[in-house]
This record gives sequence, structure tokens and C-alpha cells, in this order.
Amino acid sequence: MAQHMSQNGVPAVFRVPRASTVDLIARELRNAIYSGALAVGTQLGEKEIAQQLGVSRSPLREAAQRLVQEGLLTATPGRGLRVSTIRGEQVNDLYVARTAVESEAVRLLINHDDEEAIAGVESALEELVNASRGRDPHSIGDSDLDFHWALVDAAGSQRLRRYMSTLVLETRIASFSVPEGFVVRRNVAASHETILEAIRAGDVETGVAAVAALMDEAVARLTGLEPGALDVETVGEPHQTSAIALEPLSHH
Amino acid sequence: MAQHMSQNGVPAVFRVPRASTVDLIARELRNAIYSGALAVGTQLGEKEIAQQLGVSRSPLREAAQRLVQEGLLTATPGRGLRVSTIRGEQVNDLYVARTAVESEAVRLLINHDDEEAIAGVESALEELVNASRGRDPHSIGDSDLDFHWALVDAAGSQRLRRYMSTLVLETRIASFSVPEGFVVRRNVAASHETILEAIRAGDVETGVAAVAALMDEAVARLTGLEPGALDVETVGEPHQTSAIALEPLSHH
DNA sequence: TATGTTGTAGTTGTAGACAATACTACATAC
DNA sequence: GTATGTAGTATTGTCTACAACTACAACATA
Repeated sequence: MAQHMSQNGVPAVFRVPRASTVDLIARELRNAIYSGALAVGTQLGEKEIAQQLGVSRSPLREAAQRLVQEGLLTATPGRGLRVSTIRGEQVNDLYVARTAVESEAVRLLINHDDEEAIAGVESALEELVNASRGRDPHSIGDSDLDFHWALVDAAGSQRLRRYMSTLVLETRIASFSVPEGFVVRRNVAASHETILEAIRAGDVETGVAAVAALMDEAVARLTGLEPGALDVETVGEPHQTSAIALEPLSHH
Repeated sequence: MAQHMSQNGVPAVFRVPRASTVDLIARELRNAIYSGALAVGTQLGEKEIAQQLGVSRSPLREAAQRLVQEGLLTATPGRGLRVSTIRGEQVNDLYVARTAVESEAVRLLINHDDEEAIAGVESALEELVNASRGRDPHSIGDSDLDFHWALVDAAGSQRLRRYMSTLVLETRIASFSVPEGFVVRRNVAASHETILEAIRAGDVETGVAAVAALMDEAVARLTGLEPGALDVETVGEPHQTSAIALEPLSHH
């Protein structure tokens, strides 16, 4: 019983958290969705994907159920799995969820006042500012999502992190789902700075309001409301569909 | 192509969403956790449970992965599945997530001002008031959770609903995880009334604050901080473990 | 021509068998 | 007596095969 106990009864060494095959496959699928290798709406043949990953259908199907629970994949009995599409009212709902999570993150950051955590958000903002000086909409979009991820990550809540990691992917899906292609705002950095300033100032009210404003704007952009009123930049090429989507996974 | 299209191109009739076997199993597992039939920390033998449900291990394992994604089950490679335990810092994190979701629900309810939706919350509150007049801690606890569920349900967001349905189960798990047994506050109704009043008054500030206060109190109750300062009632019998946990599921 | 039916191919859903891993108990060495 | 090694047992992890379902196309029929 006393295998490696420190004096106060707390184990001094923990079980190494090996990743299961299902974990690896699920991660691979998420990456494929994020990168666009698995295009939105794609029907994924289990046999084919299992072969590409070098596993059999069983663990693949188990991993797929995780993404189904997240809402990233949609399963229809007899018709299998396809990558979820997010559009119309779903876009609005997605940003409702993001508002809930990111608002709480702001609140937590202000309450805890952890300098190191806030610094993480700050460096993400700097990345965004840099990217927005360039003219590559894709890297702006990536930095944008990175910032929001950093914001929630810094809040230190395991559950909010889990929610956000799915929401980031769903946001990506929503972007892909827009028929016009990738759309980004020109002046992203400014409104994001407002959030960070509010956090530094300890002003919950302003911070939450800034988050909400950002979300409303994003919904308008993605659902195409008042397209003339928004200062956006559109990029063609909705997404490239490659024949071989997935790399075989290496167990380590 | 034009099989049942209304004039605007939106399908007028949708595919009936048949429930897959995996759906049914997942639902059954969640029910078993909610009811306590699957006790917290229980290792669930796949063979045994599959037999009880009258299915083979494959769909059971797939369903289990859904609950793993939700955090209700914990999977360890080589050691299989067990019902998650929620205690210590996890309790706090759980209520952080609930605060995020329920605060946003309050905000949505106030913004939309949908009388029918608010009425749903009101009836849940009445149930809670009734239960709190009685002395059965279990029915008080149930009505409490029902109220919070109704609150989020009324907000009308699909994603918040999904989060909340898991959070309700996690809250239940947290209750079961308390070694002293079921613990409820004596004056539950009052603080819940504050939330509803704030919604009716359109006062976001007060509503959100009331939610936060409720959550803080719950964390204190469950983590056993200042036990003397809280007006709580404890019930023994942490949970009865029945030999046969699950009913065979009927496909309909 | 349009609609309904039937056959066929391909896919998914489930079950069972096999292989790999982890737990238990016992034996053995220090 | 404690600790380490080893065998046996049981469970999980993965694969393969079969059954069931869906989609598509060719054909028959009104």
C-alpha cells in the first residue's frame, strides 16, 4: 500500500497519463476539421478514414462519438457521419455560447488578478496586432481565434477550456460554412484591446460589454446582415479539398 | 430534387430523427448516473452492462465515449471506465461553468422578454417553493436542479441547454461525492425568487449577482467550508447500490 | 413523361473472436 | 517480514465477419 507516499499521505508520484488510441484519433479528426482537410458537410467513410489512420473501424467509431457529442460531427442512423454545418440560427447560438464562456473568463481574470495569466492574453493580443498589420486574412483569422482561446485559457477553468476548445472549432466550421469564403474584419485589433484594457482596469462591466459587442459583430458578419455597413475583407477559395485527408497516427 | 420543397427553397418536411442505439444507451447511462444506480466511482464492466442492456459491447463502448467527452465517465487505458468523481477544486470549477451558463441564460431571458419562457421558470419556482415547505431533502434537491434547468431551457439556446444538461448531472455527481451524504439548504426558495424577480424587472445586474451568490453558497456547502455558518440539513445514506443497475432498452 | 417498384451495390450497425494489458494471489529471495 | 518476481485470471482493446439498412439506378407502369 505504501508504495510512494510522502509523509502527509498525498501521493508523491502520479500515474503517467498515457493517451489512448481513441484520444489520438479524436485529436486527429479535430485537427483535420480545423485545417479544413475534412471539409464542412463532408460525408466520412469509416472504412477509408480508418485505413488512412492505420486503425480499424472500432476505435475510429468510438472516437467519432466524442466529436458527435461535441457537435462537430453529425450522425444519422444508416447514413453514417458527416462534418456538421453551422449556419443561420446556429451561428447565433454558437456566439451565444461564446459570449457565456468568454464573459465568465473576463470576470474570472478580473477577480483573480493573476499577472502571469493576463500576460498570456497580452502576448496573444500582440500577435493579433502584428497579424492585422499584414494583409493575410487567414493569419488574421487564426490570431483572432488564438486570442480568444488565450483569454479563456488564462481564466484557469478546466470546463471553460473544454467548452472553448470546441467553440473554437465550431467557429472555424462556421467560417468555412460561409459561401463567400473567408471573411475577416479590417480593424480587429482595436476592439480586442478594449477587452484587455478593461481586464487591466478591473472593469467587469466594460469588459463583458466589449465581448458582447465583438460577438454581435461576428454574427452579423457571418450571417451576412447589413453587408455594406461592415468593414470586411473577403477571401475567395472557400476551402481546398485534398484527396488524402489524414496522416497515419503514431503511438508514442 | 424537388421532393418536398416549400416556395422559398427551405424543406417543408424534415427527416424524422430516429434515435440510434448509441443514443438510447447513452441516455440510459445518464439516467443511471442521475438516479445513483451507477454510483460515483463505480467501475463499470463492459460485459456486464452490455448484457443488462441487451446489446453487445460495441455500441456500449461507443455510447460510453460520449459520456467520456462530457466528463461524466473517466476512461483509463487498460482499466476501462468508471463514473467520475467531482470534489475539491473540481466542485469549484463545476460551479464556475454553471455561473457562466446560467448568467448568460438570465441575460438572454431579459433581452428577449418572452413571457411564455419566463412562465416556465416561474412554474419551476413554484414547484421548488412547494418542495421546500416539505421536509424531504431529496425532493428539495430535485426541484432545485429542475429550476436551474428550467432557467437555462427557457433561454432558448441549444448549446447552453446541452452544457446545462451535463452540468446538472455533474452537480448530482458532486452531491453524491460528498461523504456526509445529501446536503440541502433550508431556505432555498428565497434566493431563487430573487433571480426571477430580477428577470421580471429586467435587471441584469441583480439577476447575475443573484446567480453568482447562489453558486458561491453551493460551493461552500459542498466543499465543507465554514460548515457551522451555513443553515444546512444533512441526510445520511449516501447512495444505495443496487445489484442490477440497468434495464434492458427497448427500441422504439 | 412522370411516378412507383424492384434489384443491386455500397455503406453502416452489431456481434463475436482474438490479442494485449492489467489485476490477484502465490511463491521465492533477501 | 518485507519486498520482489511469477503465474493465472479477468478485463479491456482491436480486429474481422456478418447482418441490416440506405442510396442509386434500371425497369415497369399509369
